[in-house]
Amino acid sequence: MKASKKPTIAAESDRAIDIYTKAAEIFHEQGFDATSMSSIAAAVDLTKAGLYYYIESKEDLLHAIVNYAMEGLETRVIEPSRGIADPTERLKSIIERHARLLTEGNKAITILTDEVEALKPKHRKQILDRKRVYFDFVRDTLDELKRAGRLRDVNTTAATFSLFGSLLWLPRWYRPDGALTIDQIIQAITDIACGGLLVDGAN
Amino acid sequence: MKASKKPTIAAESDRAIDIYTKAAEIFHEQGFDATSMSSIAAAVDLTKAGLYYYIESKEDLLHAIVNYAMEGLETRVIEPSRGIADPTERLKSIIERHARLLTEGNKAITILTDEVEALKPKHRKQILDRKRVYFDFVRDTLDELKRAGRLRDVNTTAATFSLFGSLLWLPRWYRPDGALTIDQIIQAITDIACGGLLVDGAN
DNA sequence: GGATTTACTAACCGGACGGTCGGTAGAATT
DNA sequence: AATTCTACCGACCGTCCGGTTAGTAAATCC
Repeated sequence: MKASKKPTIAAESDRAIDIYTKAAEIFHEQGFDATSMSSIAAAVDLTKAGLYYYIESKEDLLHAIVNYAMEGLETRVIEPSRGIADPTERLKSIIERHARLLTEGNKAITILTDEVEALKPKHRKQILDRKRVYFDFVRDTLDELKRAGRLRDVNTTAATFSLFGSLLWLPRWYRPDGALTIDQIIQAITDIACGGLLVDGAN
Repeated sequence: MKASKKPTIAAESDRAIDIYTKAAEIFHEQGFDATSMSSIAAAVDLTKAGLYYYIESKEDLLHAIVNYAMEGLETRVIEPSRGIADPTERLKSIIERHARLLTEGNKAITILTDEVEALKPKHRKQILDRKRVYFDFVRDTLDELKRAGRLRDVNTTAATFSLFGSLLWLPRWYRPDGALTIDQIIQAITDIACGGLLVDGAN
């Protein structure tokens, strides 16, 4: 006896998760629009009709993937960092956790940044709202540092976007078999961000 | 008597440039794959057949746009910055010029980062090679700072990618009518980058 | 052991897509 | 005045796409 009859987004069958994972990979490689449903079906050893047994539509599949990715962001980056009292440590935790999530191989997270415009307006708004919560969380951390006199004289909105840029660019250039380890990269991004944001001797 | 019979990429007719500009806007809004040739044709008051009088294929159109964008990057960011002797000033020039190019309204430059994978392998390689020259130019500047003892102990490859991330993320969030002016943003990105990269008192 | 449900497939559909073709009005050339 | 060239258009083509339908073998339930 497994989960309920009406599967919420978290309680899907193994096969469905398999499909999401594979679809995320292909969307990541080829882009959402350039990917055909038949090719996804073939990648999970189904016919297109068989694939449609599990999903409602192509957009529905994308939505499921993006929701899954958003949940990963929330449980693996936001929630563990929220409890950290010291804002500098909190910031470092966000950077490290987000960087690891972006590079560990699950492609769903990259679709979260690259293919959201392909969602229908209602779904897109849902995701954008949740992203906004994350953005505010990071900016609030910078604001907290500012109030404590530990931040350089820099606009926190621009600084937050700048940091996101550094992080979200990561999956586009990081190669697991490359010269740089993920720990080295996290070190570099953290050093640059903290060095550029914090007043000297505050960290 | 205008240019030659075989128009090089720089010597196109006014109408062709009009088409490239409009197409770049639509590609930017909807993505390359999601954009139909008929919709581009309609946007420039042509039928699809009329549009094909000017271009060879959809990919050819993308290639022309991306080439045009690459030329802008070279003439407006790389070349003016190359002559600057002091590496810190050179770095600041790169950041400011690139940021302005990315936000001044010409959408071709954003297609240069978002739609290169839609090019055919040969064309894609051409563009990637030219991007590589830019990357090396920036990293060489950081290496020069390092040799002069003016750079913190940070990996210059990771630092260059991190900077590119901050810059290339800009067009995704910058709003010309928003609260932050482009000068404020350039200030912030420059401050963070320099503060995070340079040893104190070196700039 | 019959009925129902699960997990599919082969075949198909309407439509949109990139691209082409034959033609043509009008300007420029000879 | 006849010819050629430029800048298009209407109609069309084959292909592929997202999605559907009718059916079915095997497992599950009663």
